[in-house]
Amino acid sequence: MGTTDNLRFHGGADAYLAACPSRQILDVLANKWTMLVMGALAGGPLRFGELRRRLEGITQKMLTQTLRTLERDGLVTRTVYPTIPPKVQYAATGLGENVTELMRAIRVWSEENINAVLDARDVYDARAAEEVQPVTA
Amino acid sequence: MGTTDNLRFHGGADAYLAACPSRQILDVLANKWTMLVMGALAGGPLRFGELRRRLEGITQKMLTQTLRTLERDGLVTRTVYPTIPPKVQYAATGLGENVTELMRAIRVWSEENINAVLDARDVYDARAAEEVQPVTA
DNA sequence: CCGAATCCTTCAAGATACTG
DNA sequence: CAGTATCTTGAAGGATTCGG
Repeated sequence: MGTTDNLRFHGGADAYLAACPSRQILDVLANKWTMLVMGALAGGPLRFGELRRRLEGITQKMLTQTLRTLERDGLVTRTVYPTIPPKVQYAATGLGENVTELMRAIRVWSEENINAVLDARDVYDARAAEEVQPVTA
Repeated sequence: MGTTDNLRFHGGADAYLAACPSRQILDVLANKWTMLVMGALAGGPLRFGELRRRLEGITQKMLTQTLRTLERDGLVTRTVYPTIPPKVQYAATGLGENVTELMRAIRVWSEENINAVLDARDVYDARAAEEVQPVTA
């Protein structure tokens, strides 16, 4: 501690500061695909193809890119079995499991409150349409 | 209930399905600026300029766009005081306050675990540099 | 002056095809 | 099966201009 190694924050990280590294991981975590990938891995290790099938709509490119980022940041491990055909397994690390729980809460909230959100949109859109052609004003 | 109004899910929402509307809000919530905006509003209503100063690095355009989306989805209210100069206040709704707590947990995790993530990156990057020019292999 | 709309540039997401 | 490469599209970011 107190050495001159890389920029590290010891208790003073603040994601509201643009230069604080914590904003970088926040940007990694606050991402649709990250949330879904980590949520899928919460049930245990999965192969690339299994992940791709579970995350409906994701492309190979985005899945590869997301997994690489998560691996680099220490949230996921990547294990290659040099068989033919190749088998690559992804698993959450201890660090990853912690934050996965927090992300699961947001996903569940989305699923439980989607109707309230859709209702709010209807109200907003109806109000916006009104303003274009006022009924009485 | 049980009517033929718009597509609504009654207990069966699943963000892993591309067509499920819950993925749409997940995409709104799983966003760096959304997390920071909602977190800032957790302390009470704020004006546009106050938000802009707190969220270091955000542009007026992105802040406006983020706030519009959150307003439309019922997470934030927008109140205009037609004074000169204009005063526009934003506040979290009840719906928004619920999910703000969940997002705060992720922001705090980012701030508390940033060093572990930075360390993981160093290891990953060093390993990647090795593979380009193997020392012994 | 504050909030927002309108360009324009840059970069990442998405889609497709190909390789080990 | 897992991953890379290429191309197209769209959103993020930045600067400027507009309106109350």
